[in-house]
Amino acid sequence: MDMTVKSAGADCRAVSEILSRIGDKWTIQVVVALRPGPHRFNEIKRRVGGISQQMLTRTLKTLERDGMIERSVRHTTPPQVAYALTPLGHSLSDTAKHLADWAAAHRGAIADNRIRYDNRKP
Amino acid sequence: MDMTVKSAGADCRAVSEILSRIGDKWTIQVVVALRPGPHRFNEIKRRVGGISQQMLTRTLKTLERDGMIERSVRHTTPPQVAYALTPLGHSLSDTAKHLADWAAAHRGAIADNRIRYDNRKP
DNA sequence: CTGCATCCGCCGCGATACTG
DNA sequence: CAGTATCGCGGCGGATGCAG
Repeated sequence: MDMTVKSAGADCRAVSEILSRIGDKWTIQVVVALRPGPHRFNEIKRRVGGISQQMLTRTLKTLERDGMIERSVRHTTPPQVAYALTPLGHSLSDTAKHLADWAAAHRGAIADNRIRYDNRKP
Repeated sequence: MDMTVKSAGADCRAVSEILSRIGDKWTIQVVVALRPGPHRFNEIKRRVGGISQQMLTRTLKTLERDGMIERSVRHTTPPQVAYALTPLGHSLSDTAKHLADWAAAHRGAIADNRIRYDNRKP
């Protein structure tokens, strides 16, 4: 089927809606970090380099709210909290994988284009 | 091959790098708007609802710099400028299509999760 | 260890007015 | 019609301190 015209508007809105959710600085990185399996708070913090505690807390909470990850608490002292991807979260990480593959494949070309453009218009 | 562990870090960086480029408010919407074929400035502005001239100008310029779109000028009065996706731009729009499909497929589930979460923690 | 509250700088984005 | 220049705001995200 040809989606080039008819659904362009709908696609447009859907993509922009999703990008506004997952397009922030950390969401995708946290999801990717959780792909191998469940992790605890500071493990995630280590796997995702450069994120602050607060941003990790916010990101995890938003992901939990959207049903992307599941939070499980062990009431020990000190308490242990583990986070795991839900099926929905895994499907997102698969989609992210497509993005990653595209990025890896074309990153070099983009960099080259940029250099040529800047050299042409100084 | 199994990418779940080994390339998690590399994927992470690649995705975040790309998201910082295309994850803004308008880039993807402009690319999607150009899928059917070349369009002129104000045509794009109409197809992408709610974008200001300045943001459209900026977005187009960045996309051109990255080699995603091509700008062709007809020196008439008034001048006519058309924008078209390059092969690289089309490949991006295909990737965006995956995102759009994922969004359409799971948007309802996410909305439901969110409502349930908010009802549990008032 | 895990998580929340507060303060604050930066910049993405919109509105507006002005050129060719 | 197709841009450019300037201003201002809102919110993301970083640093720090406090709590359970």
